[in-house]
Amino acid sequence: MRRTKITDVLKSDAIGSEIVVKGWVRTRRGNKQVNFIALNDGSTIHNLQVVADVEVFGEELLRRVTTGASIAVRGELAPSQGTGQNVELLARTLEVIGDCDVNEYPLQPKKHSLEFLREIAHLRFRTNTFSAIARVRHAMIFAVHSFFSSKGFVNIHTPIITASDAEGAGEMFQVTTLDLENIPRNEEGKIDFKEDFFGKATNLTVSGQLEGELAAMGLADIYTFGPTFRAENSNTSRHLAEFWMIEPEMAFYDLNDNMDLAEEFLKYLIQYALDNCSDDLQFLSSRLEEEEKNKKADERSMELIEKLKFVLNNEFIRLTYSEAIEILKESKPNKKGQFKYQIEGYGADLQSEHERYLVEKHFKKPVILTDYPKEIKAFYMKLNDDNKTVRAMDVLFPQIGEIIGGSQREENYDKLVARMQEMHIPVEEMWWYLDTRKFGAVPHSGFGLGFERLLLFVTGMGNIRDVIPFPRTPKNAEF
RNA sequence: UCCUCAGUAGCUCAGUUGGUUAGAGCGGCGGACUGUUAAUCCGUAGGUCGUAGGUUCAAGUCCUACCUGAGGAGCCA
Repeated sequence: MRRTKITDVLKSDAIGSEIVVKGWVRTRRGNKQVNFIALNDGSTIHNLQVVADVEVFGEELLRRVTTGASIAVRGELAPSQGTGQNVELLARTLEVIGDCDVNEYPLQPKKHSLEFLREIAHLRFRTNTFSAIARVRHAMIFAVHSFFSSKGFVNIHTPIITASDAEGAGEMFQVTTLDLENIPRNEEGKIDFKEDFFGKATNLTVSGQLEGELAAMGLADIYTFGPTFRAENSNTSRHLAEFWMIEPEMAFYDLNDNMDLAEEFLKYLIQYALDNCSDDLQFLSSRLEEEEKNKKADERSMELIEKLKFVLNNEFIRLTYSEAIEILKESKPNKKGQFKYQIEGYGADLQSEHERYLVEKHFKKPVILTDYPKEIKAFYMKLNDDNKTVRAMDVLFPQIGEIIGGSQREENYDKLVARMQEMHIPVEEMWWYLDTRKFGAVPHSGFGLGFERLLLFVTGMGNIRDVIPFPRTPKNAEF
């Protein structure tokens, strides 16, 4: 008999029918007559209550039904006599598939700290919190493709190994097959990358954008969704060395079109989560409330589902960098000297505290900041007519900060080359990128969404290491 | 990388101005209980106090270095 998934069992009204379920034991309790086994198979946050008659199965077998053990149960679906669930499974046969020694098994039927679970990331899929996050993560992956596909965007796999380090998006991981114990040198005594696998120095990608732009200059609307690597020594709850990024790139889009798409995209994803992950979101919401119950009322975050709906139902605030500077300059914390970095006027780089003030205190909703000074942004962003600012946009979310960074791209060949020279980008190496500005150049725009940052927001989790199964951070590549 | 805080039982923590034999809750194990819901009740085992030095008659407690983790900053998505 084929196993039925617990999510289907719990939705089933086939009372009296015989089914087989398989899964992992969460807890077992009971007395001399009857045992109750909470069984979970990962298909839902909810457990199935299996009722086992002690006389039928014997204490010896039931003793092996420990927390963490895997079992198969054939039985009859019945209305529950208890109050915690509608249906339960009256066991006819029970088989222990894999025993689990409770003295060694680290997961106990109790609350564990997220820090502890991170140390046993290979087992944390078996917890409510991480199975819920994994299911939401899957739903969001699916929704990303669904959104773009429905709009006629073409998904492009950009290379993971690249030879260009001109992106300037951060420190890169080197990729090499050279013998590190015996590195070949050229006449000048420098490392001879001609001997390396690709015949030149290569790295893991920090962004698929440049290749994405090439694809957009023929397919018009494309998106990438792939792993991204940054070798920055960042130790924060918002950074990973290996993360997943979504980068759409659209021909004939200006910055306003770009902002419209970004806002529509984020709202689509949030709506998809609400529509398809309600059980898991409900669980994550309660978990968050439990975690924050000792905090003062004004330090607690908004209830998770309420927060998601709030973002859906409100327009994102759009304002320019210069407007933001004016607001910040006149703000109370700035006048009272409460900012660590005082805002004097145009030119200042916005610190986290300033972004947080705008999003969390002043507007109390997502904010899209545009038109930053060119000095603090990347070379490829389109220069405004003022010659001072570029058509950049950062989408700022409460708690997370920058969730999206994007821009309209500079499509004018001469202006782009001038910017590259100013910023010491090797122009010759980038001939292929510049070619798109020589042959039928069009205005175009795009952005990058940090997938794990999106998940932080949707799940309400506080640490990015908890929304990816196996986080890669400085000094940590376990599992 | 910088700043701050933390590391004591399987887990979460308490441990006073340095002073005898380091405690609790949960979890485990044994027992009780005719349907439980993180069951409940009774009993029980379990510790090189992160590591290495140092100060002292005496260090879980004070000092130094290192390791690990968390929060914040920078970098960014």
